[in-house]
Amino acid sequence: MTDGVAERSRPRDRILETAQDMFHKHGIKGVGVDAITEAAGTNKMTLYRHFESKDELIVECLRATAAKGAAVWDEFEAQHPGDKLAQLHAWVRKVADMLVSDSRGCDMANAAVELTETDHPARRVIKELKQAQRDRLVALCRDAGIGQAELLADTLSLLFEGARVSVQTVGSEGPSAQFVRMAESLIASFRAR
Amino acid sequence: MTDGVAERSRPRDRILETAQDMFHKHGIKGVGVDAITEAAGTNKMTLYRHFESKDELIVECLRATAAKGAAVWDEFEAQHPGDKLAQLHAWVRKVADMLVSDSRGCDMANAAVELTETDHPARRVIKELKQAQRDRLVALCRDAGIGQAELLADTLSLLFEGARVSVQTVGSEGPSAQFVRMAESLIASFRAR
DNA sequence: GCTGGAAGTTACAGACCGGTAACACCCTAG
DNA sequence: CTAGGGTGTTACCGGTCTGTAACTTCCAGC
Repeated sequence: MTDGVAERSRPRDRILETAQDMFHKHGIKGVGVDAITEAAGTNKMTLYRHFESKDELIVECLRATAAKGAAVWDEFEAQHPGDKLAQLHAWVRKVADMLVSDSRGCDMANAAVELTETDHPARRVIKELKQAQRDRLVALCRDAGIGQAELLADTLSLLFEGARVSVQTVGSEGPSAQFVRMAESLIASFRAR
Repeated sequence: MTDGVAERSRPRDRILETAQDMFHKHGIKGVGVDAITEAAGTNKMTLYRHFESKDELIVECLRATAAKGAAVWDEFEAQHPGDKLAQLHAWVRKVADMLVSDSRGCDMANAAVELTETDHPARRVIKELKQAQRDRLVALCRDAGIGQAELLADTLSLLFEGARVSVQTVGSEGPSAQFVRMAESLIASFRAR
């Protein structure tokens, strides 16, 4: 039971937490609802009383994961109140940490890879959440006083996304090891314009 | 039978071709061997006479796909013999084309996302092929006379990888739409150093 | 103590999965 | 013409998947 997350809380919360963890580690199609409920210390019927299908559980997991990600942005604001440039650098450092501490990439991107049906309910949620993520980065760049904020944000987004994928294919010693250097010199060159 | 690739050739070749196509479109775990053989106009027994398991078929598909990718590099050399810088620009254009014409990303990266077991036979193949891809880009940058060839190649690699993922999450109108601009200005700035 | 709702249990349906056995066929090389 | 290898066909194995039915147990609020 390597995936046990069975502290005593309400079954729905345990299921959601456990499912996030297991989907992240083993992939969505690599985990069955039985395995989730067992690791969550409950059973299948209880899962289906709280979620109408596995697909809905997937969507709920993605929303929960995105909410955790959004909370990190609030930490940046708390750590560097008003200093948007410092927050941008904090973001770079945070990403670099993730690249070495987690080899399984972004849950939303991974879900997009696994759920190939164009009308899957998770697809629109993924798109929404990724656009919100991008918008937040654009706003941060703009508020940091950078001219071409959209272009910088898009470039950083692609580097970020690429690094998380690269970790999965060649490990954290590959191209992603240079992420900080790339991002910092990019930010510097945009600021110089 | 949307995936029919049933021109008359030897069963093994049809299976390999069909499997590549279906894995690409629907994901590895989203396609069963029955569906592959049916689309290839043959049957399961024949598949298992040529491939000892689905895992081996997956590995063989990845190798075949990588071989097709390598052939593209040879086209660059043929189109711009000796002119490595022109070949680098051709690579950028080729990537941009893929970003709009194909919304399913890189087969190797996708496979790495789907096959989470660390000892899966495909994992080492993916790593090998991705490293070879990166080495080729490094060599191209170096031969184009660029100083920090490794850093440029790694940066372009991450942008490329990120763009292919981004297409899957938010579509080709997202950050990946700026890929050419990003890559070209990167190359220009590295050349200026 | 009683009651009502949430949670657990067992069993099952129906589909699909990867993989195999046994046998019939066809087509080409000799 | 014949022998044999590659191929096709059918049926099957054991396992897993999502999802449901029917029933029991537990526990908090009154």
